[in-house]
Amino acid sequence: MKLYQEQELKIYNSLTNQKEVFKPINEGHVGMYVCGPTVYSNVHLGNVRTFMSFDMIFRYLKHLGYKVRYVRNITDVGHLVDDAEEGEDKIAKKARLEQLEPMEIVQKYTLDFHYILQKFNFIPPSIEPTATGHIIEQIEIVKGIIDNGYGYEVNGSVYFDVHKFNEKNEYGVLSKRNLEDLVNNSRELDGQSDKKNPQDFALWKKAEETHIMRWPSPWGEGFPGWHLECTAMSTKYLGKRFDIHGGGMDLKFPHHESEIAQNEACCGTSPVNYWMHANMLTLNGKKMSKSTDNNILPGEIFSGSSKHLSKGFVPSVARFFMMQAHYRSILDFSNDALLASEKGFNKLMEAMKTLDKLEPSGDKTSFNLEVWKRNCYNALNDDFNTPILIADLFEAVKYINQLKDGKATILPESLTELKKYMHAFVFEILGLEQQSGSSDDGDSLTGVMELLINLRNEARANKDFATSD
RNA sequence: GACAAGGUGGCUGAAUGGUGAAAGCAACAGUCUGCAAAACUGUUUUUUAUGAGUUCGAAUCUCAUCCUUGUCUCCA
Repeated sequence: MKLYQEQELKIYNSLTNQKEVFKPINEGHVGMYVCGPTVYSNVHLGNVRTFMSFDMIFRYLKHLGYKVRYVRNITDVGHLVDDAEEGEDKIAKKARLEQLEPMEIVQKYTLDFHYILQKFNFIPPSIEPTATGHIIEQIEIVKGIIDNGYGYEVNGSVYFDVHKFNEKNEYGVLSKRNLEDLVNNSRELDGQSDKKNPQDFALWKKAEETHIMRWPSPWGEGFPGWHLECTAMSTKYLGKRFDIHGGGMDLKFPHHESEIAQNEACCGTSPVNYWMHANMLTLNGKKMSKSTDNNILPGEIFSGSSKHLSKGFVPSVARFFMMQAHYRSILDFSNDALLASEKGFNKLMEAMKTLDKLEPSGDKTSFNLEVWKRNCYNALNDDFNTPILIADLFEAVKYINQLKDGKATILPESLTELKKYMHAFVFEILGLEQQSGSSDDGDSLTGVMELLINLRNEARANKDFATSD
C-alpha cells in the first residue's frame, strides 16, 4: 500500500483560492510543471526560493509514493524587454551587451543556475526542456490557435486575440481580473499599431534584420512569444491537461493567464487542475528583482561578500531559513534572520548526530511517537506547511536530547522508527544536509583544530591554563 | 487609479471560531566547566495595527479607519 493512500494531501489552488484535496488525474502519477528561469543573468535568492518550494513539494510527492514527472523549463529565447514594437529579446540584448553569442549567454547562466541549485541540494527535475529546443512544437500551437480563430497575423507577427477569446471564454480567471478592467488600466505604449488591441499578446514575433535569434516559420523568420513555450512544452510532456502548475506569484499575470488562454484556444481545455504560486522573497521590505538591483546572489551568501551580510552561511542554513516560512507567505531576508536560522539549524543537525549514536534504554518509550508522526504528516498534508513541521521536529529534538542525558527512555523498535522518520523529514523532504563551517576550506582547518585541541588537552592535564586558553 | 495579499512578542514566523496564541533566535536563571564559550534544561515576553459589530466564544467572520507590500510593463 502506497503512503498516499493513507494520507490526505490538501493543496491551495490559486485558481479557486481555496485548499482542495489533491487527486491526480491518473492514480499514482503526478504531472507537475514549473516555470523555470530566463537565463540571461545569475539566479538571485528570490528565484531560488520559488524553485526550492517546488523542490520540497516534489520531494514530498515522491515520499508519498507518487510517480512524479516534474518538468521545469529553461527559457532561452522569447522574452521581450518591453511590449513595444521595438521590443528586444532579453537573451539577445544581454548578448549584445556582453558581446557574446546568445547561446554563450544561455550556456553561461544555465551552468550557473545548475551549480547553485546543486549547492542547495535540489533534486533535478525529470525533464528540463529549453524553449529553443521546441520551436517546431510552438509553431504547431500557433497554427492551432489561428485555425480556431483566436490568432491573427500582421506583418510577419502573430498575435493572440484576447477580445475574441473573451467572447466565449473568460480571460482573467486566474488573476481575477476582467477584460474591462484591463482595457481601462492598460498603459498606453507607442508603436502598437500591429495589434488589434493593447491586451493582445504576441505568439510569434517577426525578426528584424538585426535580430540574431531567428527561425523560419509559416509567417516568415521570427521567434516565439514568451507565454508560448510553457504551453508547448507542458502539452508535449504532460498532456493537454495535467495536475500541478507552479511558479512565482509574479507570473500569475500575464504569463499564466495567457498560458490558460493559449491552451483553451488550441486544445479546447484549461491546462491545469491545481495552480500553485510561491510568494516573493523580500529584501529591505521590497521584492527582490533583477531589474531594480534589490537582490542578493546565492554566491554572496556562501562567501558573506554582501553589504547585507555580516558573515557567510552554508547553503543548508539558507534552505532551513526558507523552510521556516510557508511558501505562500512573503518572507523577508535579513542578516539577523539568517543568524537566527543558523543557530536553529545547527541545533537540529546536532540532534541528528546524537540520534544516530543513540542506544535503546528503559522498558518503555516515554514519548508518543504515533501522535508526533501524525502531527508531522498533518503539517505537510496541510498545503505543505513546513514551518509547522519544523516546530514538530524540535519537539523530537528535545526528546532526543533528553535521551542523551538519560532523562527519557526508548525501546529498540521505537528508536528505529524515530530514526527512520527524522531522516525522512529532515533530509529526504526538507532536503537539508549536514554541513559545517561557513567556508569551503573547512577541511584544511580541521587538521589545525585537532592539533590545537590536542595541545590544549595536554596543557589542561598539566593544569597549565594560560597555555590552554 | 483598478485588483490582490497582508499588519501577531525585542527579531524571524505559525495558528483562519473553541480552553493557557506553535517553533526558532534573543533575554534571564540553572546544569556542565578552573573561568568563559558551546551544549543541554527551565523561565520570561504578544489584551494578535486601531475602532466598532456578529457570536456562548474571534488573531481567525463583518464593517470602517490607518499603514505595508505585490500585480496591472520584463520578473521566481
